[in-house]
Amino acid sequence: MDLNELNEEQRKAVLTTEGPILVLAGAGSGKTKVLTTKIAYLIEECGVPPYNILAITFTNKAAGEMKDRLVKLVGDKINSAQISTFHSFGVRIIRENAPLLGYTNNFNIIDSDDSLTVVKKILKEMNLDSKQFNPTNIRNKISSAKNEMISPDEYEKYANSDIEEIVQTVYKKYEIILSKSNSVDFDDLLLLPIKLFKKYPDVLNRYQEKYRYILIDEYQDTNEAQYILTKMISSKYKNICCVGDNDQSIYGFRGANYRNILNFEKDYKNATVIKLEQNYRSTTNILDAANDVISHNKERKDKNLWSNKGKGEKISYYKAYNEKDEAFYVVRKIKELIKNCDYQDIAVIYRTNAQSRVLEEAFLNENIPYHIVGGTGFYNRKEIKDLLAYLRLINNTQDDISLSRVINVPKRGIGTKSVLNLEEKALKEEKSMYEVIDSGKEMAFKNIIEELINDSHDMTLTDLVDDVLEKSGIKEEYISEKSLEADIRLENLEEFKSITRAFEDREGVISLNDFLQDISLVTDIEYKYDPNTVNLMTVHSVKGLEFPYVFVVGMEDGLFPHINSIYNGTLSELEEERRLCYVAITRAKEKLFFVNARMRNMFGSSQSNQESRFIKEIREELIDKEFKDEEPTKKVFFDLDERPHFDHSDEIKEDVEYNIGDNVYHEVFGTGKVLEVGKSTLSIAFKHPYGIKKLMKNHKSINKL
DNA sequence: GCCTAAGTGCTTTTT
DNA sequence: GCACTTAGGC
Repeated sequence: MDLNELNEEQRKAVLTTEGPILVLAGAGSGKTKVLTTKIAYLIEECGVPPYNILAITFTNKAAGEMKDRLVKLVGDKINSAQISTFHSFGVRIIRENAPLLGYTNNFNIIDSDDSLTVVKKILKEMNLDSKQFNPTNIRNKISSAKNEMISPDEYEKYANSDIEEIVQTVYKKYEIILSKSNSVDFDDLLLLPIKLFKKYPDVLNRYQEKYRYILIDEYQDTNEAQYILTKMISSKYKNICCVGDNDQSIYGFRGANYRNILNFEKDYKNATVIKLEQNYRSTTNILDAANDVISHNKERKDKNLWSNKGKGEKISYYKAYNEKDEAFYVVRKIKELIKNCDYQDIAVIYRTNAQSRVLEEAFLNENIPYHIVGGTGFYNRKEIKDLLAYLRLINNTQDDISLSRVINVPKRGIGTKSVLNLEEKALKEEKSMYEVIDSGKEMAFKNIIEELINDSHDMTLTDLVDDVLEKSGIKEEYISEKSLEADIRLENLEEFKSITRAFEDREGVISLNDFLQDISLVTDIEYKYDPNTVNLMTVHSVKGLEFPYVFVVGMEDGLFPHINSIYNGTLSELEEERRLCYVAITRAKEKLFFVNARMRNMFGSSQSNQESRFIKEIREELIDKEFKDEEPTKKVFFDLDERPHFDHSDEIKEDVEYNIGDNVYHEVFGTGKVLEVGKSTLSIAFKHPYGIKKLMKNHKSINKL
């Protein structure tokens, strides 16, 4: 194996195969390369069987990429190694030991939305006003408790206020509802394996023997449960390699504890610590800016990240008039950049998902192909969640949560009262809601499910989806609605079948159970976009990625850093925002753009923000201001707001009449349907990306079909 | 039980 | 500016 491409420290990290090792890897220092090379080295040079390797990444995407790279290095045998997220790994362990944990194999995994539904339901039962007791807040508290491995009973010790006592009660009920439904939530995926290992040392021993070599990526983002789980499995052979960067810890809000990385040497005796400080990604101007910002954090280990890529260009900084101007600045710059690069070389990143909308509109109107990474997408749509609930119920009739969701979808005259009755009956008889159905309209529903269960035994997954859509009446409901909204829903359901089909092509015959458990951990589908698109995403989603050109928009106090971290936050929250900024800056290889707006529409009203304090933390000579400091007068501002930023006079088609329902074709974004006709805009629904997009009317790139 | 209209409160970030 | 909740009429 050729290790000559690695620098001395990287090589040391690869060659140190035995014992605990911590790799402190600064941004862009080649940690992914180290991890993949190390795994390949273990297999090829040390003769470690792939099934003895456990590699944990932070996202499914990162796991996929690591596998792809390793297939190229060592071939298909890598498939017997366990390379996945903590959560997928947890699913695997639970599946292999479900009965020991009191679950059947077809347990259901509920997402955070479903958790919230359960919490809301409990609050309602307890006659508590959801305004006074915020359900999201309570769910988060339960989640944190679980992540810190505090059981409902133990929670009593922590319950000092009225609200916390309520949280405890809700937590108790929540756990009962879940286990009764044979369901687990995301937190359980980590908790249950720990419980299992504590209770059954022989089972733990089996996994310790199996996973003799453990590698954890993004160690700074592990929470208490992940930390314990790692420690348990590695405690026998102690061949554990953790890679991370405490300056890039950005999931504190989710219980991540970056001290795990700082305490590594205490936790693992005789640990080898390796620092990767050479950055191979960015120019020094970009790196200096990143260092300037992060050096303002008090709670950190100092490190010296350097690069030999030369100074490069300064950071461009544009202060826009408002958020539209901000978006059009980005568009303008992209049009210049694109003369010498591809769209995929460019990323636009922001603090909150809500900021993507204005950018989307600008991109659509200016024909810039884009792709929004992450965010709420396909699986969050009502029609998809309904379909999934049907499939879950077919797979596991104990699933009260799914049953409650779809027993009246489409409308069957089963209202909240009837559902409540079912719940009470089920509780009294200690059965599932499904089991206690024995008459009335509910029985008709049960018969449909019975039929579907029967069908499911000798049907492919894709055919079963069709079957569900038919027999449930969902399909008919949407067809008869004849609205464009319903058409989009139907198309999305069709799209779902292409997912199941792809699944079947890849995995062969697959059980409903396998499919559901796999899909629960996927947050969004990989659409087959033209790969040559600009990437739009949050700072959280961009972690681990790099682009030659990076725009960071919304660089304003109150947005980035986020308002909550400034006012009701603690120092540590502001420091996390700063780390976020550090992550954002260090994504750029060649050129970085900061953009912000003097005025911004938030919640419908205009608001003016100060420039982000993070910009002020960067020495001036690194920044190139592309604006004049003085405030524009109100009059100028108003005109600018209305002013078209690009001259489209040669692109406007005369005399084209658009009507609602027209099919249209857009040169860059494909086919869509007109939903709404405004004075100067059309609302068009595109299949990809699903949903409604506003475009300029009579635009050259829109063609009636 | 269902539908509509008006009202409200909200947004951080995600496996 | 939107998504979700609630009240009131059918």
